[in-house]
This record gives sequence, structure tokens and C-alpha cells, in this order.
Amino acid sequence: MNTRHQNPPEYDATDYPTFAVTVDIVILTILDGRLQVVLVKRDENPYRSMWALPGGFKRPDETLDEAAKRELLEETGVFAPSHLTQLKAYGDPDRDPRTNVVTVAYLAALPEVGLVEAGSDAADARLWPVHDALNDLELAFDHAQILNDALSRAAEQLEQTSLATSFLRPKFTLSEMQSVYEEIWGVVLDPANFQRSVKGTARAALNGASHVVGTGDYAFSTTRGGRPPELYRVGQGWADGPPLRRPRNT
Amino acid sequence: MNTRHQNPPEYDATDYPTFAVTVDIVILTILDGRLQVVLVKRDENPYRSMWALPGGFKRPDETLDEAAKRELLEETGVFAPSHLTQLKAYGDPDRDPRTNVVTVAYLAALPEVGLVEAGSDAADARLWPVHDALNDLELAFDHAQILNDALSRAAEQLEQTSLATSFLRPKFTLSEMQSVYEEIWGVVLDPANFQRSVKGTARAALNGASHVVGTGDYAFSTTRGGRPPELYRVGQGWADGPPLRRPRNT
DNA sequence: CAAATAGTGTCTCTGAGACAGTATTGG
DNA sequence: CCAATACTGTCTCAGAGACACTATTTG
Repeated sequence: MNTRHQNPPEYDATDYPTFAVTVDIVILTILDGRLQVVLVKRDENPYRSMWALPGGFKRPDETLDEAAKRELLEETGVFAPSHLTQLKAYGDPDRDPRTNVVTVAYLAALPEVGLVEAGSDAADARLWPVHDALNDLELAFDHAQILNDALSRAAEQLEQTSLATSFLRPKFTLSEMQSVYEEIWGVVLDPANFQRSVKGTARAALNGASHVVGTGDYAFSTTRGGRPPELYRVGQGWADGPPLRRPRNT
Repeated sequence: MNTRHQNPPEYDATDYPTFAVTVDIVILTILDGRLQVVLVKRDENPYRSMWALPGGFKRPDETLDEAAKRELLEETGVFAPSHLTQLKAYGDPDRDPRTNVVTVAYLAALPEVGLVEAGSDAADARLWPVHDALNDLELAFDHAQILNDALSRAAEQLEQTSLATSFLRPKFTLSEMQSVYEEIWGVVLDPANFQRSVKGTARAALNGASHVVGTGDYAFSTTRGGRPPELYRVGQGWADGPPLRRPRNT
């Protein structure tokens, strides 16, 4: 077998198969205290009238990251996403019933998604709670698989990167941050210990290396009762890693 | 702009650009106490006579994982790799000077690589210490970038998966395992603390949840002096995560 | 014997978690 | 007042690391 090496002597259409390459984006946000994902309802075959991840074809003159950025902009109007990372490539032979399509999935996290509107070839576009999307909807193509992988990756990245801050506005309360971890990890955290973890030790605070910094501003207590929470902003501590480890399920 | 959605009404060559899709594999092993990578010397243009990662074209009737498995088999003769994970997709417009090529990189870890021999379109094939490959060689295409990403990913996966065991034979000494972590993380670990970490607490050992299990067999002390080390095999504890955390560089 | 590697014991420090208690709001 | 949320204080426990010490080999 002489197919082991990357390039045959000459590039010729008979030498290698070609594929369409698309980019699909899993756009996550937290709304109403629940983790939600942007989906579009297809208005074309195949999988007509089914929900799918937003995406589109990669252009030859752009990188994969640029294609993802462009799709995110076109879909949500967000120009400079704070978190947009490549998730995985999917290339199963039967993942598109008509032709060979390799898709590269991206993961994006946003504090809020503006108006989501359907494009010309989509019947609808909206946010779906991820739980509902996976359990009540049947997603087009292998997008349920992609969404599952995205959730696993997000849970991992909470433990390794500053992903959590990408879900938050510039000023936020600690319980908002806590619910980011709780929603994605599917756990319940002790508010007292959470505060201590993100505020860090006194030493870290003096070094300017804490994960959050109090602003002195306070939010209103919107619900029924409760002390008004302080508003925080992101600190320098994230460069050395996140403040929390995922609880062991032992 | 109507390119935002995944599929145009009809598939037609004029509707979307096509790409060649390749799979490149970063095959890592530890030999002579150093982390090494399999490279092939190109015998074709472009990048003739430069070293590159082994790889080849994806076929339309196989998945990406199957393509990677096939390439690994063809390159090293290994059939069932204990660790073969997708790393990342690369699709920069100029990464191949002749045509649009999107490549999907994979990461493989092996306890030993058998005879590495050059294919028909390669001038040579051998193991290179990764340090030398990155510093002394100029790799073809964007393969230096890929190799760098692979090393970062390997370091991460040591902290999250059972990757370390994939570098080891069925029976191994603890200092062999220790050098896996030391080589990939670029750190020096205390042998005493390492032993305690991988053997785990007495409770874990009784639960059958420790990371290594003594076999009662002993290796010969090959170097000049030293107590013969016991041989261990992999335990059940890896299901709950690795035994070690990467040392903080603070 | 010394040198080298394998492995144990033990101490300290730090961070995670449990949980009681205080502060401040709405009703 | 009570309920709810936002914090602070304090205790305990387990794991990480430093490091002294023992065990067993080669030369």
C-alpha cells in the first residue's frame, strides 16, 4: 500500500478524493439560569424542518478559525468572541447523505446572545436549553453527537481555562459565576466555599492574583428578599488556572 | 450574505469549494529515556528532503478515526493502539502551496515503535527526539505547529486521562512511569512521593481502585547498582482519573 | 566499602468541604 | 417577624511536597 504518505507525486483529481468542508458552531450561553444553545431550524433537505447547529462552508481563502469567527458574527452579531475554540472534526462517511462533508466543530461561550434570527434558508432560529435539545429534539446530521462532545469539552475547560468568565458580563455577581459551574458540571456547590475559592487566599489577593476583584458596586436584589450582592470583575488569577476543581463523584 | 447555513438547496460543484482531506499522526514513544516522535523524510515536492509527520489521504468510505488507525498500522505495524485521539484540524489557506488541504492531526502513544521504514515516496523514516525535531529540524508544512500542539495536548491529557499507561508495556517499573511524566511535563519528580501517589492510599488499594498493582515479579537492575525494582501492571484507579496533578510552576 | 536505585515513614502545609453563624434585603 | 440570599469564621480531613531513613543491588 503506497497511500501512507501525505502527498502523491502530483496533485491530480484522480489521485485523491475531495470533500466539502464546513464549520459548525456550538454557541452556549446561560439564560434564565439554564445552559442554552443556539439552534437553527432547517428549511432545506435533507433533515428539513429539523433543528441543527449553525454553520457553513469554509472558504478556500480563510482559516478554519476565521470561518468560525465569520459564522459566529453572521449568526449572533458578536464580533470578538471571548471564547471560540476548536472542538473536533467529524468525517464519518454517512454523516451527510448526499456527499462527502467533513465538518469542524467549534465551541463558543457568550454572556448573552442578542437577537437570533433565521437566515434565508432556515425556517427558524432560537436558543434551546441544552437539556431539551438533547432529549426532546432530534437534531440533524450528527449534531446531537457534536453537542454532547461540546458539553463534555466545556466541562473540561471549566477546569483548565478561563472559560467560566466568557459566560459572564464585565461585572457579575459571584452567584452568577457559581451557576455557570453548577449548570455545566451538573452539580450543586456550597456558596460559602465557592466564595472563598474564587476570592482566593489573602496572599493571592495581595499579589493581585485573585480570580475576582470586587468593584464596590452592588446589584439590586431582584427576587424576593436577600442581601444585595456585590458586583465583581475578572481578576488576574485566571492566568495560573481556574479557581475550582470539578468535584469528584466518589 | 446567504452563506451562513450549512447546506445550500442543492449540492453542486459550483456551490461550494472542495478540499483534500488528510490525516497526520504524531506518534510518540519514550526511548532511551527521551520522548521521541516518528518522522518521515519527504522524497517529493513540495518540501522535498524535509522531515514531516506520517500521514495520508482520508478515503471517502472511512471515518477520520479509521483513517488514522490505518495510517498508524501502515506506519508502525501497530494494530490496536491503546491511545489514538484526535488532536485538531488545520486548514490555513497556505498550508499546502499547491491546493486546498485540510488535515486532521491525531496523537498516538506507544510503549515501543517497531521497525520504522520509509515508504515508496519517502527517503527515510525514523524516530527523532522531540526536542531535536523542534529545534534542529525544519519540518514540512505546518508540522512544527502540529507537533507543538501535540506536546501541549499530551501534557494536558497526562493530567486527565490514562495516557501515561499507553507509553508503558503491560509490566513496568514505577520509575519508567515516572519518567513518562517527567519527560512530557519537563519536570523532576520526587521518587518517594511519586510512588505514594500512584500506589494510592491504603483504602484505595483495598477497594481495588489503585492505579498500579504489584505483580511480585522484579526486573533486573541493569545499570550500575541499585535495588531491583518491582514490576507493576495497570490498576483500576485510572477510571477515576490520573494519580498525579501537574506541578504548579508558582 | 561507596554509589546508585527502590521503596517506606513521617512531618508540614495548603486547599476542599462541612457547617454554624452574621448581614441585609423583601414581604 | 420569617424567608431568602450574601457573605464570614472555623473546624476537619486528605493530598502534595520535603526529606530522613531503610533495602538491595553493582562495582
